[in-house]
Amino acid sequence: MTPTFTLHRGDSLTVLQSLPDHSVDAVIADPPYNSGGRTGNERRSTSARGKYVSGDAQHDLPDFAGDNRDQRAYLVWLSLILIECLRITRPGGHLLVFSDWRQAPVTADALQVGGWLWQGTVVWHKPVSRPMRGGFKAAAEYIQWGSNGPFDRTPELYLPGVFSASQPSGRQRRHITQKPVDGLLAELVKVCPEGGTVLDPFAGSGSTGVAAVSSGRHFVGIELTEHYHQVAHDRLTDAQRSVAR
Amino acid sequence: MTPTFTLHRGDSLTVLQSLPDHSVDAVIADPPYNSGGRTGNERRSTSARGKYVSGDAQHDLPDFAGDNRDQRAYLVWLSLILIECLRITRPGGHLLVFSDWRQAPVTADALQVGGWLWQGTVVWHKPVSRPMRGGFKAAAEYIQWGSNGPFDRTPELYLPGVFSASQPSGRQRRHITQKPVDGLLAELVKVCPEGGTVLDPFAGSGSTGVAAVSSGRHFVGIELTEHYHQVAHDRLTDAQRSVAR
DNA sequence: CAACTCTGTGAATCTTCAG
DNA sequence: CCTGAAGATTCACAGAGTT
Repeated sequence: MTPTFTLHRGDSLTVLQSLPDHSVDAVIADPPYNSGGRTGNERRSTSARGKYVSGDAQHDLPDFAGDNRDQRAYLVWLSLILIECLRITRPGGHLLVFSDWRQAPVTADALQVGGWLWQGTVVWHKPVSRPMRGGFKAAAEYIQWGSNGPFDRTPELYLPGVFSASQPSGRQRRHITQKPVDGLLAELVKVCPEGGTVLDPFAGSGSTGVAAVSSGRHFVGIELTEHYHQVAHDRLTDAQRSVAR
Repeated sequence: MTPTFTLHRGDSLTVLQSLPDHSVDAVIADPPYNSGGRTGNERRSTSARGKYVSGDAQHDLPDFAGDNRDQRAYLVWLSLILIECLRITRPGGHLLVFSDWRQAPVTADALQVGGWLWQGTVVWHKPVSRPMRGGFKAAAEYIQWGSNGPFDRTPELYLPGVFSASQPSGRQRRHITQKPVDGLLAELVKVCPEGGTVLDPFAGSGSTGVAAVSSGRHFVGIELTEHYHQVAHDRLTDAQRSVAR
C-alpha cells in the first residue's frame, strides 16, 4: 500500500485545532527557533535570512515567517502548539522537537507544559560548522524527546542518542534551515511504526514528510508559506512515486 | 616551572567563600547531578550508588555525598556555588558545568542566575552506553559553557562543540561518575591559558586536576569526602611528578 | 580507481556605523 | 546611551574535479 500524505496550508495552531483526536502516531516538529531571542536586545528583528545566512552566501532561498518572538512568548506559543499535538497523538505516541542550544531549555519546558512526558534529549551533530575563535563552536542542534504517557517498549527498536549528519547543500537545498533526510530524519521517523502516521506542524520544504513517506509511513504536514507549501507538495509527490515504483 | 595544586577538603560552598577574588582563570565543575530529581516522586532518595551503578556492575566504588536535592533546591544551591565561582574568576574567564539531560535546562538557568554569560552547550558523546528499547538511548552528557563577561578571542584556540570519549573502566576507574582525561578534560582545560589556574569545586577523584597539571596549568580543587580527597591527592602528585620529569 | 587538490559554504559572531 | 542594520571575519569539512 502506498503511503498517503496531506499538506495543509495555514497557521499551525489554527490548523492543529481542526485535526481529530488520536489520529497520528508521532509528531516531529521543527519550529522557528527565534534564536538570539534571549533578550530583546540581542534579537535581530526583521527576518530569518539576516540571522541564518552568511553575508556572502551564494544561494538565494526565500525567507520564512514566524521567527520574531521573545523567549517568554516562545514558551507560551510553543506550549499551546504542543498541547494540541498531544490531543492529536494516540496514547503512547512520540514527540520530537528540534531546537538550537539557546532554546533547548525552554523547549524542554514547553514540552512538559504541553502535558508530554519528557524522555530525553537527542543530539544532532553537524560536523560541518563554523569555527569559533577562543572557545567552542556550536556544532549541534538538540531534539527534545517526549511521549504521550508511557511509550511502547515492545518493538525491537534501538536508536542511538547522537546522530551525525550534514545539512543538505547546493541544489539539494530547498529551505534555509533544511534538515538532512539520510542519517537524521530517516532515523527519527522510526519512532512511528510502519503504516502509522507522522505529523509535522512546521513542514517547511517537507523533509520530514519525505522521510516518512519513503519508509512506508503516512504523513500530515502544515505549512504557512505558500512557496514552501508548494515545494513540499512537489517533493512529497516525488517521494510517493519512488516508493510506489 | 612545575604546575602547583591545592586540594581543599570540606563543603564546596564554605571553602569557595574563603578563596580570593579573581584568583583563577577557569572553573570546571561536575556537581552531583541529583538525577531523577525532576520531582520528589521520581527521585530515588537513598544514595548515588543506586542511581548510577547497574545491578550487575562488578566494581565496588564508594558512595558520594550531596546527591539528594530536588530540582528547585538544586537550582538555588548551584546558583549560590556559581555566584561564588564568578567572584573568584578573573574577568573574561570561562566556566564549564557538567550535567545530564535532565539537569541541562536548570544548569543553564543557574549559570545565568550566577551572573555568568551563557555562551553555549558542549556535548560529551559517550559512544558506549546502555541501549534503550523502543526509543533513543541517553548517549550524551552536556557541558554548559559560560564566561565572566566577554571572553578573550585573541588566542588561536579553536575547539569543537562535540567530544566523543568513553568513561574510564576497570582499574582506571576510581569514581562512580569519573570523566575521561584523554579526549575530554584535556581539551576542556584549554580554555585556561597555560600557566593559569583551573578551579574544580567538586574534585572527586581529581581528573580535572590531572588534566590541568599535566598540561602546565595550576589547579585548585575542593572535595568533601575524605576517601576521594586522598585519591585525588595521590593522582595529582603522580601527574605533577610526570610533568616534572 | 585511489589519492590529492581546490573551491565553496555555513540556523555564527563580532565590529562598526548610523539613527 | 541605546538600538538596530550592514559588513567583515573565520576555518573545518564536503564534494567536485583532477592527477
